[in-house]
Amino acid sequence: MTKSYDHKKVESKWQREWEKAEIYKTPASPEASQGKSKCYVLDMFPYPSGEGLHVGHPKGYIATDAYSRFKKMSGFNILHPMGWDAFGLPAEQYAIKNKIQPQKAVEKNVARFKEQLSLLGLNYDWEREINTTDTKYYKWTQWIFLKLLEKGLAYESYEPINWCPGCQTGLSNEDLDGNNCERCGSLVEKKPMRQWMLRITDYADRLLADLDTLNWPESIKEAQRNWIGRSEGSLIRFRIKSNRQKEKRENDELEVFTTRPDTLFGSTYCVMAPEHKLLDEWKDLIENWNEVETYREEMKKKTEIERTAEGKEKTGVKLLGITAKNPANGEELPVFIADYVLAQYGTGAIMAVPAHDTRDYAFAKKFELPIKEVISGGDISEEAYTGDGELVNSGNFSGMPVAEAKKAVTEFVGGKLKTTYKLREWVFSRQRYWGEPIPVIHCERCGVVPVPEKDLPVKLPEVEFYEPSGTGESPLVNIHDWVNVKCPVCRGDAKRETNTMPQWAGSSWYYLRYIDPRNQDALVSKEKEQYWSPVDLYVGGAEHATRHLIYARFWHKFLYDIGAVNYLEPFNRLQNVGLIMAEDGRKMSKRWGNVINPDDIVETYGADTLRVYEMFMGPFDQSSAWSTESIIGPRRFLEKVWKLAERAKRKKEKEKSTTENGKLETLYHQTIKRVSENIEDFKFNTAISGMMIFLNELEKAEFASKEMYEGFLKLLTPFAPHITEELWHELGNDTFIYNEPWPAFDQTKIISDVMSIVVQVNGKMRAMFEIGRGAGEEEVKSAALAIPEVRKWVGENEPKKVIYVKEKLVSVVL
RNA sequence: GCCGAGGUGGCGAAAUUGGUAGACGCACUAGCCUUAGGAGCUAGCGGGGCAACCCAUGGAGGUUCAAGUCCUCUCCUCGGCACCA
Repeated sequence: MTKSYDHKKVESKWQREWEKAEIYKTPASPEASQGKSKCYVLDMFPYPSGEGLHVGHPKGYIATDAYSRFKKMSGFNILHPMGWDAFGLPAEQYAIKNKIQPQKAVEKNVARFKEQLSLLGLNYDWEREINTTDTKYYKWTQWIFLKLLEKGLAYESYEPINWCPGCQTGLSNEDLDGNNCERCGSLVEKKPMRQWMLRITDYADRLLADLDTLNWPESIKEAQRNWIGRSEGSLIRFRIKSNRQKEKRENDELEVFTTRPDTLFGSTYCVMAPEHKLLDEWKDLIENWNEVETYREEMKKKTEIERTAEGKEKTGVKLLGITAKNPANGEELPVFIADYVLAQYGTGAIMAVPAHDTRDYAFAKKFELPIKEVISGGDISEEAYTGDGELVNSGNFSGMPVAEAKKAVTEFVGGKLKTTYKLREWVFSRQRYWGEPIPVIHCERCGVVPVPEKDLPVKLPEVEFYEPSGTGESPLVNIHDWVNVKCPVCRGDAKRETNTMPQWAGSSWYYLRYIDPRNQDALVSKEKEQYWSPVDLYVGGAEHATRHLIYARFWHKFLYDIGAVNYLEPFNRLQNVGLIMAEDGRKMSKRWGNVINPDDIVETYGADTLRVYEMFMGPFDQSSAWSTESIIGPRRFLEKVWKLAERAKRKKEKEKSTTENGKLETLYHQTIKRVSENIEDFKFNTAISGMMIFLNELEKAEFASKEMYEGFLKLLTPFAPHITEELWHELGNDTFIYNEPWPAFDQTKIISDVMSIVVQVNGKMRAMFEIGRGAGEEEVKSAALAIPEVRKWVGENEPKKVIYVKEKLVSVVL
């Protein structure tokens, strides 16, 4: 083998061979699994954009490829599929811009993506490819919706929702970035309109609690906890007293939510959100109704952003003519409306405790309301004290610690303990063309009628114009022969629902479809689900923390509840992939002209080099900047691998018996251990550096046992499958290296027979020496003290103390 | 404001979890080789110092024979949530 490393030849050759031999085919069914354990490795499937891949995209795919190759060789049955998340606005906008049908655009982009991915030699089983826009796929997305509807978890609502004027559609809370549309950046408006909603909040407690069972990055779990926003508090009722109509309105009450019932004695006023429903009922009781109305109108006009900016000067209006009676001490408190209280959270009303809440404090200062200390420990003349302490000025409760008082005070006033969440219901309809039709029919007589299961899928009609209607309705309203149907119940005239599902629908269950991709009789067959579920390893971007990853968990739990799946959580382990930035440190984007195309890198350096480089760049979950300059390192590494194959082939026998050989063998076994553990832990950068160290030693050693070299090729093959396959065959093997067992390390050989002992004098490293492994403590200590370097520091003095750390170090204290 | 992840050479980063700080790689310097460029090979490469040595993991203290790692305080960067009672 005198030829030099020609990556193009090697890579295209083996990609052809692998395809021919179908080595990446998933074992067909559980019966074929031969009792082996399974490992389901999943990438977050991409949205096939028109721009193609840049070098950042494949990073996660390379990692799952390497990981699944490692698991396969370690004896697992692997499921490692790929597909396309192709519904949604970007595809639609691309289609509008390029004047082609969305379905055509998707086909074209998918073909391009696949072509680019295939250059990398990934071990996907393409027979299981799925596409969310495929009618055979979205039939089941619609089926899940019908189940949600059946169980009362999908419902119509007319509440004001977030409307993006740019995208011309309603959005869910999760689709917002602050008060802007996450996609286009437009400031969203509140718009009352008919919407389909999903009751995700019914699952809030389970979504929160089960996070603890997951092997996910702490940051993602924490982001979900924040998003769900659980807080425990109490509901407390304040009796309303009015100057007018005393007799008639005795039962008026204001219920507030508070997490600090212990501070009830310090409440000096109450505040209601301007949108609070009771206000209209109290119209007759409120003496300054005009003023109140004016304030409410003003608030309606303001955007969310203006209203919720923190640190904003507090505004509000006192309701004249009514008071609220503090149930703890009978004090009559003024009631305000103010926009710092949010209608959607809690009960939309609060008891204000200015002494112990910073917002109430600011409001009380401005409106010159009394500030009454009821928790000791702060200085309320300066600022609100929100910390822990003991109750004061609280009747019989004075002296009680805060934690205990929460429950006691609540009970005392007949309140209820209550848990609230920040999570809001999922706004599930979009007024756009390119999404799954919501499978519902509106009948004048029967109301909302679900499309019968047997009529699924409700196919998206082909249309000429799919631009948004501009009226807030989906463009589908104009497709009369699609919209007008007979009611499945009464056979009368009826209309189809024209809203479509959000982009997130298809991706909320796709991991199940890969298990049983062509099943037309069920979402997924029981036995297959039993074998392959749940996903063992899921890899993707952290940007999905509070969108896709919450929705998918919600749907999965629902599917569990209706008996469709066997596991409580869909993704056992999650790994975040860190972004690859451009060389200029910005995000890679056409806009900045800093995009690196993987095709070019593969052409110049080869797929294996690209793969090794991306895994070597740094910690996997960390973002780092691309550097074409640095890619030469991995390329040199592979060339060295290539070069040394020749030697391994030539020298069939071990040139034996030197201690050098023993050292190399020790390193070899250490390397197997290290690489195996590092791949399992997703520490690919150190796995590769470990292989580089071994290769450097192998080169220096001037001999190489074929066995050791072949073992090394196996360690490398998850990262560089083409070159290792070539060399594996070059050495006379005729199997695929992918089907070979992963090398095992020998624990006894990991430990070399000499120990390297470090000697410290007064905490500073002064010398190092080697001594046989058998040496005992005293032997090592005296050997250490005999070293001239050490004696120089110790001198004539008798050491105060000599510490021996087994097999590691001697520390001499003077 | 609350929560989370971080801060180590010119650069990307390692550090067996308290035990040689900077492995591995890039860049750089010198030499060899080459008609030359490139590639390759050899050596060097945190700072100071001729050297012996000294200093150095954002900063300040502390615990310890020994601290990048543990504790207290503090500064900065990135990410999530945020008038959520």
